[in-house]
Amino acid sequence: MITRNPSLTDQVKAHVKEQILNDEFVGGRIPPEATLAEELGVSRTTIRDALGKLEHEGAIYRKQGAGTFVNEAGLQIKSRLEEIWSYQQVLEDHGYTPSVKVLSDEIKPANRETAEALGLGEGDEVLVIEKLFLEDSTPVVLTRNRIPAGLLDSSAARRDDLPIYEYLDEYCDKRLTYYLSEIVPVAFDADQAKRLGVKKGTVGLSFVEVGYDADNEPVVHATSYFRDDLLRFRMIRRRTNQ
Amino acid sequence: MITRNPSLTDQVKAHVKEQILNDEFVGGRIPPEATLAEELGVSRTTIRDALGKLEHEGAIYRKQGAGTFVNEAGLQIKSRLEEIWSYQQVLEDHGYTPSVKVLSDEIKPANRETAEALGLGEGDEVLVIEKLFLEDSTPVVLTRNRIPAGLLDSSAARRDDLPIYEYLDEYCDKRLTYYLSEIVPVAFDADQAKRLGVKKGTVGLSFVEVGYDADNEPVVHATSYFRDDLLRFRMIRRRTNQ
DNA sequence: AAGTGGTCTAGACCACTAT
DNA sequence: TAGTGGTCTAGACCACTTC
Repeated sequence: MITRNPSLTDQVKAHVKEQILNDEFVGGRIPPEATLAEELGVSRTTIRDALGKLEHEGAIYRKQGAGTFVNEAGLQIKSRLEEIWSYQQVLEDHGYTPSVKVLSDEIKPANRETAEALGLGEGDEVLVIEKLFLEDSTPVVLTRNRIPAGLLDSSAARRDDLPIYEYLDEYCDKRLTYYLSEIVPVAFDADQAKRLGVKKGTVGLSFVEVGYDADNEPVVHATSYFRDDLLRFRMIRRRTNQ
Repeated sequence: MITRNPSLTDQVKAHVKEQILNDEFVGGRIPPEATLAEELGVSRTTIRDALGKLEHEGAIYRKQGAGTFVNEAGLQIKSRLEEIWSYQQVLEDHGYTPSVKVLSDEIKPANRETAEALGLGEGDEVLVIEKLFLEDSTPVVLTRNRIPAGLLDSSAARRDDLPIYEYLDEYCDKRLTYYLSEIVPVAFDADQAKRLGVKKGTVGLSFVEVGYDADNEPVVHATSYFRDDLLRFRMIRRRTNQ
């Protein structure tokens, strides 16, 4: 029954998470770590790692000396900004029926901003993929991803509608591990407004970000625009030690 | 020399962080965990916890089987969105000379939104503090904090210019542990624009958030407005399992 | 094959909360 | 004072990268 991969920690995490969602902890109180360890036949370290992840994602909170509890407020958050990867998934989480439309897909010389972001020379070729994410027929997210052309393998046909991390995995053999993101408020220009189906000058949010692979090399320069009336982002901001 | 509090882990973290900033690791390569453990006379677990924190804040990255390395890109981020607590500190980190101006400070009945956020009845009293943060004489951040009046102690004079988490600590005996935040792009209205010294309709960013204490009780409803031309927020978005 | 980070164990003691 | 989470140790073995 107990196997590795997923790790014991992740199995424990999933197990506890499920019990939380099923409201199985009376009074929102989660059993002591020692009890969980004994019940599940794993060490307390494994329990602590699992609870630590759940705490980090806002599902529980812990209070030294008192116990571990379900975090009702934290559970409400559908998509946390720090861990969003597929806009299709985000839209699904918001109860939408998402679809993707590839607007364009061409190899072009990098502009200065992209070249700098990806550590290329200005004019080096990049693949630019523009996509629109819709719920039913309403556009919600507009994205532009730029990938160094040199990373592409020799596949004949590429599915441009894949989430960008899957695309990088599939056709570049690169695993996207994190983004450095900048959050920028914008008033949509005529072109963006038209694509997103709103009036020119409408206020929205955008991310400007660089994605890195396991070797910490930049592999994608991404810009995304969101319709604020249809998609709101939330996050947990925690205190650090000073 | 070695003492508790700060914890061993935090001491190790600070030690390694300092060496990173002093560029003491040739080729950006950080010694193996076992080596660090022996050198510093602590267990490998302690080393791993410290490196885990540094990895989380983007100072280093690790690659299984290969090693641990300095993350040059991650080190560039001055203020990470997930861990911002004092706007004065943020402005200092950006090289500004910050100051605070308390615009107003009065006890009023809560409006519907605040009452809901703080779990109060509509009309229950809250202390509303409005502040403006400036660099030199240029306004950058406008904030409005609402605290349930019932939490206030009987202090005669309160320093309204304190960071809100210090205020809560000092006058409410509550420790703010985290915020649930919503990121909202806005076009400033006439009043906001005037206070921030920009034209009406200028686009900016705002946070709408609820702060919770150690018992997971809401203690503050905060709204903040930022001048995007003077302050940009960055964050690290990491892949989660799945 | 050697070296590195990743997972897991069993156990000790500390710090804090509740009663 | 009993019970809980927080820190730390010493050690084992696994998964992966590099040579």
